[in-house]
Amino acid sequence: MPELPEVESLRRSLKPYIIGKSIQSVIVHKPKLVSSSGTVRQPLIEKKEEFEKELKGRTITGITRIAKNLLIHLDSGQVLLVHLKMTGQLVYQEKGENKALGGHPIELSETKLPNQHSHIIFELNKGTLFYNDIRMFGYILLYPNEQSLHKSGYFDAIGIDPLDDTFTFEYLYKQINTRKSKLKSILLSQSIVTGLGNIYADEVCFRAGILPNRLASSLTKKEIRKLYNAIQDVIPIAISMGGSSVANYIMADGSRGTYAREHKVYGKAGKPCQLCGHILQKTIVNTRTTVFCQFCQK
DNA sequence: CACTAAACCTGGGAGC
DNA sequence: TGCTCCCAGGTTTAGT
Repeated sequence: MPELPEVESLRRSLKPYIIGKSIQSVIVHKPKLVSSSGTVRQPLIEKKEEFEKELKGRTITGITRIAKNLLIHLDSGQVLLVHLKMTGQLVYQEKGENKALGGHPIELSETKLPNQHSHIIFELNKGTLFYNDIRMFGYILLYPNEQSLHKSGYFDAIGIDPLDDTFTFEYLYKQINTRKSKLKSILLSQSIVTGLGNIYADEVCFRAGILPNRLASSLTKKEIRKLYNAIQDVIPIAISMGGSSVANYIMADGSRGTYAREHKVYGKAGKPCQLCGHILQKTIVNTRTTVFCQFCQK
């Protein structure tokens, strides 16, 4: 689910709640979410019991982000790698609190944590951190140290983060200019630009005035410049608004981001374009639903 | 190498 | 009310 602005907003919102806290105990209800399921991912801790035991007594010293992954650093040097995939949530709650998860009008009894989707629970010296995940695509992997994480190959195919200084126009120009796949494919590919997903790929294309299904190599330098500027504009603004809460995404305190109200095309097929009034079109690019304005985007 | 489809899962909404 | 079908913010893997 969450893209760069959502993961970054979650990171920032978690920070004051969990840094400096010690982990009293960990309960893993779904062992699958902390174990290996692929060839690239090779968490060093496979068993649920080991995962729980290894974390007990550790203190959380920091939380960082690489692409759409969160890294929770521990005083032992160990690193927890969290990927939320489509529906993962990290929510902090203190005793007596009652989070309105996702802001949906749901029964009071259902807002209590843990709920049936709280698959991993970290009991801290003050408060509790819940990992909730409806679809269970996400995971939390424990590595003995940062070096082993980077050596594992997990981040080998990772591109440049839009927030990084090294994300320059020249970089984007070269990446797009030399490829012949569709523009949206390139924006979605984490090995080129990290952090964009289906929402922001469409939003960025609209703001740049470029059709998402254009062949990348057909873009002019001027168009790539527009695209670069759109990425540089949209991402920080989305973060400042806490990201886009479309369905399940919430921050550490259970609150929703408000950037969805700024969306120009995502989720708006069939509605009039805010710029020209023509009806926004829907198509499939890269197996993903894609919304665009056939008049404002060339 | 480039692209597509399927797979991992559950749940909400639309339509009948 | 209930059933079926479609769709969903991500990413990997298998197949063409």
